[in-house]
Amino acid sequence: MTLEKIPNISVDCVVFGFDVISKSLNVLLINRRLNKPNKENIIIDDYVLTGYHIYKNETLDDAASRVLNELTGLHNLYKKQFKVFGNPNRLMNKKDIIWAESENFNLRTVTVAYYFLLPTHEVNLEENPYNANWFPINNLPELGFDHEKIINEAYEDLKFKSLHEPITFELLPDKFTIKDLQDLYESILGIQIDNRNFRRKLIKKKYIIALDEKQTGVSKKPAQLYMFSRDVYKKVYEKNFLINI
Amino acid sequence: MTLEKIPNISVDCVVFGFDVISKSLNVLLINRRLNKPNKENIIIDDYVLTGYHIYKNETLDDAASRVLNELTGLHNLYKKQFKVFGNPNRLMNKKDIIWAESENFNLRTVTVAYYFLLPTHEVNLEENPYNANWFPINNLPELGFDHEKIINEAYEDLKFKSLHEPITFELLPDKFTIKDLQDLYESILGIQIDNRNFRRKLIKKKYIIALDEKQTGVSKKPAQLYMFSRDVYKKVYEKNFLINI
DNA sequence: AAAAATAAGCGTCTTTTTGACATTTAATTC
DNA sequence: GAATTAAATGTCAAAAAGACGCTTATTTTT
Repeated sequence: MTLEKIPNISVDCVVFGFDVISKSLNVLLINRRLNKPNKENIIIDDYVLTGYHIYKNETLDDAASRVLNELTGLHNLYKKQFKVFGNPNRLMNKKDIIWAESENFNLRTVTVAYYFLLPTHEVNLEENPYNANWFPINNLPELGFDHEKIINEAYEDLKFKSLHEPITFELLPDKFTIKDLQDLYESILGIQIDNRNFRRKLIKKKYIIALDEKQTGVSKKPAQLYMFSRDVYKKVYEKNFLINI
Repeated sequence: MTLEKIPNISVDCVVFGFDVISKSLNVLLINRRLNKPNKENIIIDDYVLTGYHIYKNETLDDAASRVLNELTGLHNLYKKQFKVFGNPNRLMNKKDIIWAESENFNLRTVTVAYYFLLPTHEVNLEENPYNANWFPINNLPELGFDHEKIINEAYEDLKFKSLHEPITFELLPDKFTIKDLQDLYESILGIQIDNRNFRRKLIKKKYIIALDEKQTGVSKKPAQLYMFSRDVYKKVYEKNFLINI
């Protein structure tokens, strides 16, 4: 495979992680830092998504997966190509221009934005090559390029999708409790949900399957663990056309 | 504005139109034809979406709107940027290679695909510069490039969205009957819907507003006309978080 | 002018789902 | 073994969905 870059097309990856312990929906970001040559003054110190140019013989999906793998070491996560950002002036603020010069890239780069979903604990940040860190979606640091916009649009898409598609399970471990799922919805949507109605509704779903297993290591009544079955989900929904507008 | 093209980035437009009379969901396509030089043999004769390269100082959305306007003469239609197609081999079949040579464009072009929604009768095909024509989504002609794939993905997106977002109204005239709306859902989803339950459900919606007007020119009992209010819809749904998975 | 034809539109009954709440149960910790 | 607390189950009323039958208003035909 040729490793020649296409100069004006990139991918950017919004990595969403849900932390079951702190009940926080997070985004994985890396630090962008630039010192003035020969001086100690830091002229850029903010955070950005990971991204990279695509190679000449590479699909967009492969480019996104490659970037994600370099960041997290992981493969086969839920991946959604949700929007392209290509305004001529999307990288025209001062810091971005300086950065583009130092990194030698095209200011009119069109970036294909993806988001990935996973439980935060699946990423080992200890030996992370990019010094990546999780930030709560509601408390993001200063962001470079147009990445705040990209993250916000990804979040809006995630919010909406969480109401209609079974993507929440991608943010949870394989075995989860109904409470975990409720916490997750509350985090994503920023609302409070009645636990009794939520349980009743979700437990009834055929694709949410009770395991022969309970939580361990908790200091209260341990909760029942469940799994999500994508196969059952597909069977249930292939004939479901409930118009819900 | 500079009219210099970016050689490897384009937009393609899937134009969906609903024909209330024939109850058919259609796609607007143009003919792609190439004759062998100095001979009468037609070597390419198929159909494609309209699309074009983006200009250096143009946003992607503007490029899509420009292409659509050139095709239909229309502005301000519902527009959705739904996916990017950028596989290295997406234009690698024989006809596409021949075409790319004759038109002098880059085979590794990444195209940002949009779909537009409108009632078919809003487009005047009589004096159309591209000789565009409507084709039923379920009976498409032979398509060039990867446009069959693009159309199918647009259709899948439209299908899903029609269940959860009020986009169907974009495909109908401002004044429509409940039956029109039902016909449209049946066409999009390929299902039969009970008219009594459908009516009851839809008429109850606050954002579907009965007008002081009935159909004219019909040879049976004329139906009540309704309009859709986007403003009312927003008010109803800004606090609605019904999890529907 | 009356009858036939037909699409629009209303009604009923049952089942399922939702929304708002109260209480019981099973585990750990003191 | 009592206290604590999160998990889990239960109740009741209102709303929505699903499966049907029937009436009504208009045009067309006779």
